[in-house]
Amino acid sequence: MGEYHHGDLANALLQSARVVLNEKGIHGLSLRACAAHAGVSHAAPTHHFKSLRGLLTELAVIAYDEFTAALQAEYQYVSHEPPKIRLQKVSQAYVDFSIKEPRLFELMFSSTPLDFENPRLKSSSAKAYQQLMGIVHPLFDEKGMDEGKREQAEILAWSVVHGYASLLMNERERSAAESDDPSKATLPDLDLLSELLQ
Amino acid sequence: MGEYHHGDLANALLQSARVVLNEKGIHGLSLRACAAHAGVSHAAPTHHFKSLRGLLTELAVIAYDEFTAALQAEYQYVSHEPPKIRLQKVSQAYVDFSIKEPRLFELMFSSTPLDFENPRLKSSSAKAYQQLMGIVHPLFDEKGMDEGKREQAEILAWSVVHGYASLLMNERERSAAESDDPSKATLPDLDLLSELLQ
DNA sequence: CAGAAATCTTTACATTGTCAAGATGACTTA
DNA sequence: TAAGTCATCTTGACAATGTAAAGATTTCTG
Repeated sequence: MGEYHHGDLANALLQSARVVLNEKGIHGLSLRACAAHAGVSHAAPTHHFKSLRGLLTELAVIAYDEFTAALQAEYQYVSHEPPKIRLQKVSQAYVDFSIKEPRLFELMFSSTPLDFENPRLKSSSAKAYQQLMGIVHPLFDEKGMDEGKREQAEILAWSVVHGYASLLMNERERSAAESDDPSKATLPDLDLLSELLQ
Repeated sequence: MGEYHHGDLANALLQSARVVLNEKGIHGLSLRACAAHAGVSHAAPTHHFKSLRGLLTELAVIAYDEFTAALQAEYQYVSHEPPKIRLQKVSQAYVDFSIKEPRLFELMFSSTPLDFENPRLKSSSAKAYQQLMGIVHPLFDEKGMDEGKREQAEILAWSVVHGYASLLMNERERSAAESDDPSKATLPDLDLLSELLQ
């Protein structure tokens, strides 16, 4: 049956991997399942990604890139809005991504064994991080905060959003498509936090 | 060699599981490794937990209980302090737990395949959640906030803490015990967030 | 005390990651 | 262009693992 030289098997396998990922979840994703879905022999993936971890790592690169792109799109879309609205809307885009692509979100942030030495993964995840910081950074202009505290505040800001998205995902996994409270899909107004702290 | 009737093999296996978990991580934890560590045959665990998922689920119950206990201890320790200090310190205990027991923390919040129908897991995780809400709830007394927004605010409050702990764990996994910035072990002052929002 | 139940072992099998060797197609170079 | 080299994919094999079934051993029960 040897259909040798597929053409671009690496990408085809990544596409298949994404399908399998969405169907069976991270723990149901196997090299052999990807190979079968792509219509190649079970050992074919090894030659393009060296291991299952290698495949997951490349998938994570895609995840980070799409994540970054989604937030960038929203950021530019709301560029004319006042700073706080901007933060709220980009934060919502963050949550939206975790809902629209829950498996990719897991892949990025859940403790999956990835090859963090992979230069592509390093680059893509670093870009995502830089972008997040770049988005909140302007919010602290004209507040006379020293650099150390400013960075801490920026991290805290994204901690809220990331924590909310993560906890929301946890809840969804537990209820397993039972009563899926759609009201939680919208991130609460972040101003509520300032009320908490007087 | 038949050492039949160990006495309390279920608990012994859970202890072994915990050791293996800390040594090899979640993805290195296998039924057979636990059995070997406990000195029983490789199929013994199946009779006490039905599957690997069953074992992980029981481990998660332990994790939630210890997590709840740790926060409860801190909460009582700082019961005389003003509300904001209380929140900050219990939040720090939250982060501390994620640092002291990273594998258990993963087990609870990372997307591990657990049996969420298990009544013990339901109970233990629900208790943890109730406790968290019970801790922040008093902070909103005398603020005349309607119940809906109040609950949203409470969720946001723990989102910060959980998000910070999660992102910190991610960072640690990536750097893999390289330069482990200990300054990040302390949760920044939450007041920084109110500065962010004017 | 005998039968039943619980506990653990042994055996067996399917799935999976991964390696090695071979087959096939494409590219290079003289 | 033709031979040789290399990349690509297949086939076959093996070890590790989860899990089920059947047997051995101990404890419990009536």
